[in-house]
Amino acid sequence: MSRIDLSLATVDCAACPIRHRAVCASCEGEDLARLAAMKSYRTWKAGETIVLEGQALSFVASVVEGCATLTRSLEDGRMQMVGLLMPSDFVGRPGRTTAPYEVTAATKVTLCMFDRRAFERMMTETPHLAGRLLEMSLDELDAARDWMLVLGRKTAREKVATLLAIILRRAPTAARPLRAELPLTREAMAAYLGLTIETVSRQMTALRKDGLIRLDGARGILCEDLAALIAEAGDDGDGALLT
Amino acid sequence: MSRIDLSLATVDCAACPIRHRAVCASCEGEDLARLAAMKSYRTWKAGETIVLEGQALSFVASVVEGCATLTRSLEDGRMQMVGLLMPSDFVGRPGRTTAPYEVTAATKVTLCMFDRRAFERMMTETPHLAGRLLEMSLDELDAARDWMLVLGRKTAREKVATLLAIILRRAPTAARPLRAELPLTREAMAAYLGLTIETVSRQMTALRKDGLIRLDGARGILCEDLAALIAEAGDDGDGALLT
DNA sequence: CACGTCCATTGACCTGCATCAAGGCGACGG
DNA sequence: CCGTCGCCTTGATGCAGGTCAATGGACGTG
Repeated sequence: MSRIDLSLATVDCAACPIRHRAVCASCEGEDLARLAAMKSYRTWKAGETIVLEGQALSFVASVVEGCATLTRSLEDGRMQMVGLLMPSDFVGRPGRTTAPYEVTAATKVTLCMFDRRAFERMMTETPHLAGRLLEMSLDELDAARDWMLVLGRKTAREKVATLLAIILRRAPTAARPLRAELPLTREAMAAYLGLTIETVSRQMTALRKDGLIRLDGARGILCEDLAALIAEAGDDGDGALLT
Repeated sequence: MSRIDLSLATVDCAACPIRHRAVCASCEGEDLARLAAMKSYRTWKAGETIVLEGQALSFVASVVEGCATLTRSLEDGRMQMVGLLMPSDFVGRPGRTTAPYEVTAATKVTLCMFDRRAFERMMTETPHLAGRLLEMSLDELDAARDWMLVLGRKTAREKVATLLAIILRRAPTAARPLRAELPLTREAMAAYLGLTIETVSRQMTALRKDGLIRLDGARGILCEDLAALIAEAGDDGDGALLT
C-alpha cells in the first residue's frame, strides 16, 4: 500500500504536507505549486461508500487522515478486502476510467483529490511523476503479493497475528507495552484475512490467553513482546513484518 | 500479469516482436532500436530457478516463450505462488535491487533481458516508457487483487474452475471443444490456488464427472461449454474471466 | 524387459474453520 | 432508568479440505 516514510513529510504546504510528498517525493517548487492548485478535499464518515465497484472514477486522491478499504465481491455476496489505505496512500489509477473494486471508509476519512484528467495531463508534462507512481504501484504490488501468501497458506492464528503485528508496528510510540487502536472492526479484519468474524474473535482471545497480547476494550491492543507475536505469524525472514 | 493484446505485436524486430510491443507499446523507430541494441536472451529448462527469493536482481526482462512462476514461502516451507508469467509479461522492477520472491521456470522458458541500470537510464530519457510500465504494473496489481479474492473466498471447486477457465480463455483456436495444454503441474496449480495437490486432483475429476471438462492425458483439457465452467467459478459480472 | 522416477489419482481419516445460535456489553435516545 | 442497536464473544455442531498412505501410468535408462 505504498507506504511513505513520514519523516520526510516536511513540505511547505500547510494543508496536507504528507500527500504532496507521497505523490511526488522529488517534486520541486513549481510542480508542487501546480499540484497544490488543483486539489480539493472531502471527508466521509465511517462506513460510507466512497466509490462503487465498476463505477466511473473521475479523480485520483491520497488519504490525508483516517483509513479506507478496497474490497471485491463474488456474486453471492462473499467479500474480500484487497487493499487497506492509510494516510499518505494513493487512491485511483491514472489512465483507468473505472474502479475495479469498492472503496469504503473504515473510519472517518479525508481525501485530498485531484481531477483525474488534469492529473494525467500533468503526468505527461512532469516525467518523474510517472516514475514516482510506478514506484508506489510496485510497493502496492509487493503488499498485495504478501497478502496472497497470508490468504493462501497461513492458519487463522497466523493470519490474526500477522495483522496485529502490522498494526502494532505502526504504533505511535515505541514504549513498551506497544499500544495501538485498531482502525478496523472485527468484520473488516475478517474481510482482510479471508476469515469469519467469529474466527477472528476466537483467535484474538486465544492470543490473549496465551499472553501474547492484552486487550483494552474491543479496539485497543497492547503488546509487551512484538517479536513473540511476529513469531506466531509464521513469516520467513524476509516478510513485510520485518522490513 | 500485464497481458498485452498480441494482435498489436506487428513490430519490425524479427527476434522478439512481442516483447517490444509489451515493454513499450508506443515506442517509435529510434527508441525501439535502442531497446533492441541492449537486449540479450537466455533460456531455462522446466523446473530451474531463475532468481532466488531475496537475491540481487541485475536485470529486467520479458517472457518471449514459455511460462514462469513467482512464489513466496513461509519459513516452514509452505509456498504460495504470487504470479504467473506468460509470453509478453514483464519480469523485474526498475528501481529495485532485490527480488522479493523466487522466479522459477514452469516450462522451458526464454527471457529477453536488459541490464537493469541501462534500462533505468533509458526510462529517465524516454518519458512514455515509465507511463507504459505504470500501466503494466496496474494490470499486475489488478490481477493480484483478483487472486486475493480467489484465495480468500472461493471454494476448492471454484478455485480450480477459475484457473481452468483462465487457461482455456487463452486457447489458440476458438473451435469447440476448446482445447488447452496446461502449462502447470498439479503441484503448481495447487501452489497458485492455495490448495494441496490432492484437492486439485479431486476437483479436476469432479468437474470431469460433472461433464464440465474432459481430460486428455494429465495436461490436456477440453471444454465444450466455457460459460458453464465460468459459472462454476462463482465470479461476479465484473471478474477477470469475463473481460 | 525390468526398474526407477516423476506425476497424478484415489481412498480413509481427521481437524480447522465455517455455520448456526445465544448472550454480553457499551453507547445512545426516549 | 430502560430499551434498543451495533459490535463483540462464546458455545455446539458439521463439513470442506488437509494429511497420510497406497496405487497407477508415462517415460527414460541400464
